[in-house]
Amino acid sequence: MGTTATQPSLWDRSRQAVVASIFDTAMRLFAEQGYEATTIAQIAKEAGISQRSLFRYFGTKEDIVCGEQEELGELLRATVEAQPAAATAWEALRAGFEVLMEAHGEPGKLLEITTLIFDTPPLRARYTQKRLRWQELVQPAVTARMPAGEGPLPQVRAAAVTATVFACVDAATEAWVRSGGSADLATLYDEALAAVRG
Amino acid sequence: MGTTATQPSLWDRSRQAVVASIFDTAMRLFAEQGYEATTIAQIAKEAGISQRSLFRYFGTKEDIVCGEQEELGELLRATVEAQPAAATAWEALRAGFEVLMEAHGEPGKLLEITTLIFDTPPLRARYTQKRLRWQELVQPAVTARMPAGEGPLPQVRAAAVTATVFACVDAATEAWVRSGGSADLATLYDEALAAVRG
DNA sequence: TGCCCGCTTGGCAGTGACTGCCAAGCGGGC
DNA sequence: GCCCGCTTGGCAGTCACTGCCAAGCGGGCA
Repeated sequence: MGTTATQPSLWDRSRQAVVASIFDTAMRLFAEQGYEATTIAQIAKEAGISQRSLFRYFGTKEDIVCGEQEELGELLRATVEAQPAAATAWEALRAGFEVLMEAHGEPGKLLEITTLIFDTPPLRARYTQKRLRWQELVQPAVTARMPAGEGPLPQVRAAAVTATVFACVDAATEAWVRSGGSADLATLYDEALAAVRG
Repeated sequence: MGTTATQPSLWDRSRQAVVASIFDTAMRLFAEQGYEATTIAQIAKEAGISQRSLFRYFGTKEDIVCGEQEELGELLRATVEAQPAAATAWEALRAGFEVLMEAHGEPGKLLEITTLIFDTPPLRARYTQKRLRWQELVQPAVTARMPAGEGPLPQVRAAAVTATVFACVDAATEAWVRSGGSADLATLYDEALAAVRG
């Protein structure tokens, strides 16, 4: 639970193996038949596990795809808060996203997941919902970096800046997915933010 | 279907009456017991209609709350496109939202709906999903108002501007809801956008 | 007036995601 | 070899949602 990286116990690793096995099976089936057409029963059977246990690893069908966002949120928060005090809110958030982009394993797999999410409305809705959680997580750090406001408005200002950065990340990610992964995400993000703040 | 306002036929109005009756029943029950604890069966029974018919009026439980967004999207698109050519993308979008704010009936009812949406994660996810549809609708009009770009990037720039405006509307709306409706939405929006573009 | 046609409605049975409950297995400590 | 805790699997149930079909209702037309 804490920030200290408790090294993975044997138990953790076997759990991770099961999770990975379910995930791979599911992604294969999603690619073959589409997300909606694939049932939990089928994933469970092909992964050699009971339906009941599958739900113990992934609370929902959507979480099989969007699940790892949970941990990443904590990494984002920590990174943003660790930025030097001189950094503006914009710079701190950008640094956070740079770390996130490097935190993913193979970029190929990330592209596959992201494409699936952006092409499947319910998945995208879930994804957005989780990103909203991220916004709440970084909000304090962003508020602390805002120029001191006058009224009860600094809250709104901080929320607006945070939401804008996420919106630009979203726009950049969408363009990245539509380019089939050939474009550079960081460049797209900078372009997006420039269009907004220019 | 067209833009011409075909005046409501008798049939339309009886349909509207049923819709309103279901909606009112549902909102009352949601307020009394919460959204998740209220079942479709209960809403149908109290509204004096069969479950099957309820689903013919509202495709999903979420749409009972988020349903009217569908038509409003068209209004938004038309308004943005109708802005003078000299208006910037920012101004055109702002004008669109001003019209939307006036399009709602009683502000009290709007506050009730919006509060429910913002307090209920699945509803907010659905709401965001529909707003994404709005973004797609206005995208062409926004692209047309962007300063001519160099590469394949004007798409990203337009998407970023659009997404940012929606993000600011969201931040403003959230603050408005949290204030219990006492704050002024337009003022909050201007404050939010100023924080971003300042 | 009586019939017919189209549309709306309601019931029914089914699917698919998800949950609670309980019994069986399995591993490690003693 | 035994016991204890945790994980697993199966079962039955709930809830949102869908397709199908049969019944009702209203309006047009002879």
